[in-house]
Amino acid sequence: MSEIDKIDRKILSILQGDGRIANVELAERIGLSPTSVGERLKRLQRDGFVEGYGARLNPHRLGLGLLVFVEVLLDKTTPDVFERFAKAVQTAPEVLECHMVAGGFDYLVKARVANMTAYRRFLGETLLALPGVRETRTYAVMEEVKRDAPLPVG
Amino acid sequence: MSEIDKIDRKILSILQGDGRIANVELAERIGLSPTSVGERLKRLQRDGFVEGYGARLNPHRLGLGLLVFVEVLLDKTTPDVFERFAKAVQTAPEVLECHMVAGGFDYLVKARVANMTAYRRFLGETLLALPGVRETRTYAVMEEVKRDAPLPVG
DNA sequence: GAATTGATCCTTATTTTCTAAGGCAAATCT
DNA sequence: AGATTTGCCTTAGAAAATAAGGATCAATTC
Repeated sequence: MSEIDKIDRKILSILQGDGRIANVELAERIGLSPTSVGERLKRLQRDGFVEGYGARLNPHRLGLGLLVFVEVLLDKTTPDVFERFAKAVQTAPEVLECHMVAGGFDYLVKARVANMTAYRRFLGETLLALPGVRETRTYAVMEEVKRDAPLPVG
Repeated sequence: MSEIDKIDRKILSILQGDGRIANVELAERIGLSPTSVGERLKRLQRDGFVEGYGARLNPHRLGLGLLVFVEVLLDKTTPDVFERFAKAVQTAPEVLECHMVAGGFDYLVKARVANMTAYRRFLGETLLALPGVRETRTYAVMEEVKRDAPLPVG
């Protein structure tokens, strides 16, 4: 059900870099017929290797010039703080990622906003407004050295 | 040259969620002819709003079960430490993101590896092997609460 | 005020691509 | 050994992308 050979990996690798490549061209690059490659791709999607496709947008071009990471510590007094926090994070459009981590704090939040003013508002009205948030530490990104690199599949 | 109206935003929003949608269907959803939408999209690409397209792969399905964030502090004794670190990070396939931040440390690294064993190797052979790395703090992700949310364009 | 320019959208026709059907051969299972 | 499955192929019909040409409207120019 979920064997994955070298050809599959090559398909995934190419598709990760160019999700809109024509199946015909993909097949040429792989060295198989378009039908075969199409069947493989269908299987890779069915088996959950490919979750979808998306356009890569330029955040700066869209007025989202500030990237921040926020470490969040919660009050672990009530049992449902974690659930409530997780739920609230889902609905906040500024939050691109949120992970529960093991270590010195509880959650690491990655968010994009227009500027510092917008971040202040987000911090005050969204993050700190949540019940159970005890402490936050903000790290503003000065330079994006490596951004959204492809997964190492090949 | 770079005005962006409501229709453009809708195009970007849909395309961010489904990068492989047929232009015909996209046009239907927008309420314009396929040609018009195609022209708009071409412009959005030319003006740098769309940087490309990519398949979204499932990291766990590909054997990359462990997500880690690493805070890195550098020795700021020699002037080229930053450049060398930045360069080395580019070539490491495990590193998905790397940002220079303002605050308690210098770089925040996001990496994906198979498991803790693989992480130990990565830490020792890649990160700590770099000259100028004074200290690292590792945070292993226990739960991915929100993963790669779309940018808020609409 | 009239004409021109430019932007946005449309329809149509051609080319390209996708998809489904059917068949062949090698590997695997009974 | 025979049957089944798997992976690949070719081919043909359906669907989509692309390019050309033209209409409309707003803003600008003369």
